Amino acid sequence: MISEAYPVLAPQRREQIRKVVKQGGIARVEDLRKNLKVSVATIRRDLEILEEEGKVRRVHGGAVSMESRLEESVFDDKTSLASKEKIRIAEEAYSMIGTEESIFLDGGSTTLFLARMLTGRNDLTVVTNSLRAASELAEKGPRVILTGGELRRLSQTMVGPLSSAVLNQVRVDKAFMGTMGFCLMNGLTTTDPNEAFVKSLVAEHARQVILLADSSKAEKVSFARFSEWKQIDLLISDDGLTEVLAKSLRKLGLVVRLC
Amino acid sequence: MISEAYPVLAPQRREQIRKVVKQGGIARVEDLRKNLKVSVATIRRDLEILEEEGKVRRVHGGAVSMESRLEESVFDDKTSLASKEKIRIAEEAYSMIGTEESIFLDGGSTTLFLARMLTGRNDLTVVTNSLRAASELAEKGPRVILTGGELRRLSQTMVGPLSSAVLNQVRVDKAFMGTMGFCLMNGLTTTDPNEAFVKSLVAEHARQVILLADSSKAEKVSFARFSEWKQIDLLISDDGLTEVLAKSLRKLGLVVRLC
DNA sequence: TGCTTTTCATTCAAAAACGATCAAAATCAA
DNA sequence: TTGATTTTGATCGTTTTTGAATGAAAAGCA
Repeated sequence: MISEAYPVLAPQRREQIRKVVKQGGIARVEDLRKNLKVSVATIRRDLEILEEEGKVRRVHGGAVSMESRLEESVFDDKTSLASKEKIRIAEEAYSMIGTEESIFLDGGSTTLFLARMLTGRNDLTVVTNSLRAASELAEKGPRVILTGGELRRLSQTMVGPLSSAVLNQVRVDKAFMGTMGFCLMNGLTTTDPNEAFVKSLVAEHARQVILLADSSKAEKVSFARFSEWKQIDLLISDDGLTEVLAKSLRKLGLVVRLC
Repeated sequence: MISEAYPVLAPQRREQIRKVVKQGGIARVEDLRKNLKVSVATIRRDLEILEEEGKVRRVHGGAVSMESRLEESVFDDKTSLASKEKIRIAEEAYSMIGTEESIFLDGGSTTLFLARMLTGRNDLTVVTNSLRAASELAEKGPRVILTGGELRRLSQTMVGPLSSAVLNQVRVDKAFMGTMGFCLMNGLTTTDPNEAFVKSLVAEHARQVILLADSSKAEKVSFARFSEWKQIDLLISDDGLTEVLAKSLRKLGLVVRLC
């Protein structure tokens, strides 16, 4: 083995520094010095270079990362409340995807988990209006087609009339949709009308529409309605969903899967 | 091992060096000397040759592989190589943006720096086909409109015919374009035809087309041509650009700014 | 506010790495 | 074999990188 304390090449070291800073969002000069076993002067010089390259911004005592942290906000989601259910729902959804299919991925955290599971599949074509889903698949995985449109910051999705231009030109086998709320009376609703517009359009261009919604969304009604129940073919939810509601939905012709 | 007694032929040795560098992404001259049992002078000469062949890039103390994993290294090299010039160019470009303007941001590292500078501007509308530029502006900043289209992983941009759907519905005041290469004879060229398609379309939908290209791009010719000089209104480059070329471009009617 | 501690930028000298050059060694062609 | 050509290793002056030292600036604290 050559694992002895090897001197490290400067570019290599700077790459390490960059990663450490990006990881924690911030890093102290003193900590970097200890980890990399070089003098503070060298660390400072490296940070100076990394700052010129736009990768970090120096602050008194260390440096903060300037690199986009979209991916990490995903990690934040992972620790959120209903994440276990969401992951199970995403796994169930994944099992329904056949080979060489084209699918649509909606915005929302559940579909984001699904997106992450697709990184190994390069037989698929994924259409999405979610910037986060696209980022998950940015490195490798399926063919990715983005809908385009105006960026809605709150959900990190592309919405509005402009999105229809691309959507009108594609058809997908399965559309995996999220929702802010669903109930028997009012159907599916979300907060933003522009977002609803896209969802509604997607439902029209999919052979099969699959709703991914954990039970916390049940009986919730939001502002903009984007779909009636008859447009939905399948609902995947968790066993927190009441039997009454599940039975009613099945009566409407839906397939309901609880996991 | 028996190989140590045998002197190794030079091309064979260089192939070994290439592999070692590729393997670790980076290698030190001293390590290579020990492993191959030749003098540092020889290693240096070999690295020089490998650099000319484009296989490695030399750095103080060793060399880094240029043929390593697709995405990351390519983009990192791009962002670090001539970053000072690129930041200056981006700053110059920023100074040209008026209030409440709509602009297009192309893919590429220089425009990425420009995107970063726009995070404080919420009076603007930014149209872009670059996923990275959009990510920079994902949290706050201007109104962002993404073109949509198929994701090209190497450049992290949305390209191809689908992009035209959105682009045809918008007009921008200024389009900030990057390029892989530019020269007097062949105009502006880039590697991917689908990417060229988008660039070309953008140029048609902009009141003013501004090319951001550091001097390392000069006299380079890539595969797919996307624009002739008469479509470009302004070139922002660095003072590495030869006076001869600048003069010739000015004769063509371009405004050339070197910084 | 004034004082202490930490962090920073600058300077300097030592060490490492570099490029250029040249002579020795190896290879090749006859 | 001999002579020409290429490759290699050693040397030397130059450049780059590094770590330590110093005073200035910033942050913490009473």
